[in-house]
Amino acid sequence: MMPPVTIKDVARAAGVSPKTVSRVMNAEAHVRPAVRDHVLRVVAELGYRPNAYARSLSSSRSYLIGLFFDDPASGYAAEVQLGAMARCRHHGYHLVVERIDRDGLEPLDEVSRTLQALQLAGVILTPPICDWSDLTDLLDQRGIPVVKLNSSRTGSSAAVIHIDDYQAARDMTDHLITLGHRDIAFVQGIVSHDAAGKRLAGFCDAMSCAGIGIREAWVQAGDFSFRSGMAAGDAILSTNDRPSAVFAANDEMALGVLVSAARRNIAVPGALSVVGFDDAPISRMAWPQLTTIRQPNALLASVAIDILADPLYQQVGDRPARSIQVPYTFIGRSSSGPA
Amino acid sequence: MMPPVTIKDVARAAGVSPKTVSRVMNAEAHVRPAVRDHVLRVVAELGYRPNAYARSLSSSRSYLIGLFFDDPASGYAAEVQLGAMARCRHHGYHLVVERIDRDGLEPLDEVSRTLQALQLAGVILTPPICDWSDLTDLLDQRGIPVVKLNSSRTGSSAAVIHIDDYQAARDMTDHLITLGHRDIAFVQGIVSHDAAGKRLAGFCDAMSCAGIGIREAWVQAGDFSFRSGMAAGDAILSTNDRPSAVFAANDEMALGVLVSAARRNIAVPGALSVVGFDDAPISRMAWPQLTTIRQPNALLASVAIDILADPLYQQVGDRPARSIQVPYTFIGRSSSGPA
DNA sequence: GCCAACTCCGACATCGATGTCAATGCGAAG
DNA sequence: CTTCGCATTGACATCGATGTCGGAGTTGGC
Repeated sequence: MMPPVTIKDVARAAGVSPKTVSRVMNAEAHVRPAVRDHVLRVVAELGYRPNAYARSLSSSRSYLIGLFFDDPASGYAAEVQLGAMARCRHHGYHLVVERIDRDGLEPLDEVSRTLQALQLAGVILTPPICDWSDLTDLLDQRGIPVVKLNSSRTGSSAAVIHIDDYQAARDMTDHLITLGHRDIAFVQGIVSHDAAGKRLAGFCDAMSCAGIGIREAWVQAGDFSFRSGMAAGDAILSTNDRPSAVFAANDEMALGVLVSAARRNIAVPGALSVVGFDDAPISRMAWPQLTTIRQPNALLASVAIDILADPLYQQVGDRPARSIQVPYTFIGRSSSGPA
Repeated sequence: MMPPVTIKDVARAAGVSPKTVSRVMNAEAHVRPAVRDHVLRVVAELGYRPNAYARSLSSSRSYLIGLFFDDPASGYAAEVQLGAMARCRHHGYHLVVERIDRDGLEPLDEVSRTLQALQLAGVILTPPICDWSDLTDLLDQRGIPVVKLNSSRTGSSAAVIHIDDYQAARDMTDHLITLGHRDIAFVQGIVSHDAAGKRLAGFCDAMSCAGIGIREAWVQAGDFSFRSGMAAGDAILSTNDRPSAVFAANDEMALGVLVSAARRNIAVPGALSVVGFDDAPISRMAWPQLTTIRQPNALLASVAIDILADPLYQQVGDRPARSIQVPYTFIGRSSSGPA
């Protein structure tokens, strides 16, 4: 229970002024290398770490980055968190996780209060709330740097980081077509999500490019949840006139289709190929394991942190509306096979 | 981009001193009801929210609670987070999530720095790191209130919140026995975890109480991961002389067993019953859905927050070594059936 | 040899709240 | 009517850092 080491302690021990220690800690120019090294040595010796509150108070910067979710229970959220945390540590930031329940009681007020209390250095928005304009407007108005993940809609001054959902969906569809499938069903995500729309478009275009028609009954609505995937599977697989492959817009729904097939004793991939999207952890816990598209969520998140932690980016007005695309990977596993 | 409302603004607008506003905000005694009401009205009008940094700096209290994980990617972590966040909001706290990688580079140093920088009001520890004594010692030494989830090992001054893992495992085993199973295998978790040990003990005792012997080859090691569950399943199910039921110490491993069975075309629950523990989201995404024990993780977490946010609990030395048990629920689904 | 410009460093004010303590006012007790 | 005690309030210092600014020492160009 020793009292924490303050900047004064370091200054005294090093024989310099607190301000100089501050300069060293912030890697400012105009400090002689000899002094810098000496101070750094003392800092290490004493295990000094600047108090984030004092720092924030005086500099009106913040060392906290907000990670806002709608549904923190998905595997997606966990991946994003992991990537963000690792990178935060690297930059000396910390992650504050908040759930934004759009249907809750005055969610914007809650956000507003959080912002005022914490003065976050930046905020990472994940789907679906990254496309909620009331929220992004609020953030903009407060001048808080924002990075949106998995959405390519720029709109506000936020940066966006995403994969090429359209092309990835085309690749996946082509994979099925190459395997000989022509009767392919698609389970949509929430189409108002930017990524979901692109995945659907990719599927449609791949089909038309191959000269294959799309049966309307085989394009089922879904909301990215397991349940909706199962419902879609039930709708698609209930008649004898069924497709030979199903492409679900994410892995959880693909799992739902898998279960729906299992109930009907439809062998996968023998009688039906099922593919997903995301490479969520559960895609490997299914039987058979899912063919899917690996979306490097942790990477997306760490890039987001890099952007937010960049002092240049924190300057008001000075925010180029960046749009960053990171590569995806096709992961072939055993849930897809020849038609 | 308006400048934030400060306590001075409120004071000026209400015609009182900042200190009085502070008193109102902190619900201190000795403020006339009329003044209190008036100030509160002004606060609401201006949408004032005290700056957490300034508050923390001057009071050397903190409005941040740390949530420390080893593996934030599990469904378990997500549930805990959700419960903790909801309750934090209620108390006006915020959650800082940190990953503690025990095998990383100087993890304790990292924690140390975080503590010094953020002066957390309290920390929630989840398995497995809640049983890492180097970490709890560090926290103790710093005088930071700690609550451990899902561990009943008190040891330090931390409070512990958990379900009765032992009894729950007995219940589950009895469920299988009642169904007529006598050849029951068990897949262990990491036995050094408190809960894992209790679950094993519960299984063993239920078996002996029923007068059933335990075959050593049918008690397989595992580490709570899907892979280890699959490996255990392979070991247990590879011969013809196999059990009629498998009880895995968590749902992920149960899923592994399920996949192992599916590969061998062993029908579940027809030829083999498989049960899990935790009621993780994935337990419903399997086919068949898992019979399991519901562990109310979100509830555990919110109780933890209640404890940490309690001003009384934050006083040094004044920490009764509380141990709180919350109820669990047996969830019968379709993965278990008569022998 | 002089002045400008620049480097390096510290004194001091400041961020927005709370802790301390003293001043005020009021009612009750003597 | 005085006095004591308590409820109520505000002035001021303080938390631990950084922003501002100015001073001392160095360099360099003419």
